[in-house]
Amino acid sequence: MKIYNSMTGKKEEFKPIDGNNVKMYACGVTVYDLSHIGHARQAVVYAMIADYLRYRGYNVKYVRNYTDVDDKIIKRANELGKDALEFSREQILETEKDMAALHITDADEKTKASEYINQIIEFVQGLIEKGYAYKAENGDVYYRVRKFAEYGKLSHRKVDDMLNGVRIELEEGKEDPIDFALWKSAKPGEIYWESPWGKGRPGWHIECSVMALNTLGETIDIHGGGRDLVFPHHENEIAQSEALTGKTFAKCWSHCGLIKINGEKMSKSLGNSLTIRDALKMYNYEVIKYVMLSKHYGSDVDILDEDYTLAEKHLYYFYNTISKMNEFISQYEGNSNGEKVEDDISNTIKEKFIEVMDDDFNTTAVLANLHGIFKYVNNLIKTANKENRVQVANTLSKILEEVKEVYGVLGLFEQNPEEFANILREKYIKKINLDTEYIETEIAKRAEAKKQKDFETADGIRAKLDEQGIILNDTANGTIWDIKDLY
RNA sequence: GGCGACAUAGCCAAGUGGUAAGGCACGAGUCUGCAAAACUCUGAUCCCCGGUUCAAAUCCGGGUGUCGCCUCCA
Repeated sequence: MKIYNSMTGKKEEFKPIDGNNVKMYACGVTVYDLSHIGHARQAVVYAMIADYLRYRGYNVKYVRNYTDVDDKIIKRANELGKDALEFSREQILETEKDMAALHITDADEKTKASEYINQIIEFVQGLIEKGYAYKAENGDVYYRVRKFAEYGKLSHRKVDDMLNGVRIELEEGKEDPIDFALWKSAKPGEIYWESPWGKGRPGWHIECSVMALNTLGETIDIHGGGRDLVFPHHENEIAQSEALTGKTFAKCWSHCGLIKINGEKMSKSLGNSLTIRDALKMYNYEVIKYVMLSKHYGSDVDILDEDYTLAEKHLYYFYNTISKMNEFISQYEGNSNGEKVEDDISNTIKEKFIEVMDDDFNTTAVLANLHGIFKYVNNLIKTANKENRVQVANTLSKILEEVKEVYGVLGLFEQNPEEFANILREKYIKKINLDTEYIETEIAKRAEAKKQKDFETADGIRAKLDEQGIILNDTANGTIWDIKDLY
């Protein structure tokens, strides 16, 4: 299995440090507001990676943190007249609700910075003892960046280059503008903990170093996060952790690309962030996940509205085909262990899945394979005859079993196919503003006209419905209708 | 100013040394009273120039363009 490592810029063969055990840490959310779909993508990606590693037989421990102490949280809580920790706890619950609604596999451990204050203090003290940190007069504690010779190795920058940027200014008490805060002294009205340096709270970067160390140990296999965290957050984590332990902090640095919406970078200031909650009002959770998995996790993506509607169409087709399979299987009592048609594809589904997933989790290619599978299925159903239909039913049964096993790893096809189709139909019927009674009345009229061989009238009704967004399908069992936009 | 990434058919998008997955849109066909659904068929010398190689979209150099980070950010 190969995984892309941001540190080296290459795909590398993955081999856990400790036999079969994989230690994975992914930076979670700073909870000062509802989570948006960028957070969702990152959560989907690392859950997918953990799930896939487990599918491949690894024993995975996946840790994800919540930053629940932070400037923005304090600010927002103060505005609301709430206690900072009470506020962040509420926000965590909201985020958990949203992630659960997306059916994202939970991390094995979800840590909160506020519950690691003692360990943070110890860690910072350790850095001070080793000369990697110092206390400023105002009670802040800073990391002495130039002392850590490898600083910049993840983001591939040199300390002096960074200072060329005009924005870093020498703050009071810092020895060097590049130094960053490990501990921030409390200002009046701010939440604080007692420490050897006075009342204060942890800086952001130190939290992750400490939580990773305390939950997973000195060296972890995979450290993930959004691409925007490469610098300074992850760079600083490395500096802190490796300075203290003298060990490699993470063997593989994995970064998830960022999301733009309809061409615009999502940002609070532009007011265009799409919360998970709002996205779920518009789209079924599986549609959202499908969109995210249809692009490679490492790429920045610009998600357009069409991407969601296209995902709806694809899933509608897949689920409808699954319905057809179920129907055929039950009609001819298919058994996945029974005799199958010759050279069927059921044996290669898993193989192909693993082949592309092993190559840096290529979910894009995996989803593309679905089209080939379902086309094959539709062909089988179409060409089934009296002689082979039992074998076809067995084959379909086997294919369905394989598809569910393998794509279930990505969290797909867990819904009831008819229910899923109904959800979409109801959504779209509202969109085109028609009711089913009207449609059925028109179909009845058309059936009558057809009976009289009055094809002109019948076709007229069909054309009108088509214009309104309804397509008709004359089957042996009568006319059924569907929504044009779903195809 | 510094660092980095990306550039594949009308559009979206995999592939990172051996003559280009998949999807959307378009067109043709099978089926059908005609349609629809389903299925079948149809499209690219991979931004430009130069180099390495038996062989490059894929590696190296240069150019052009787009974007990200350097400030809180998944």
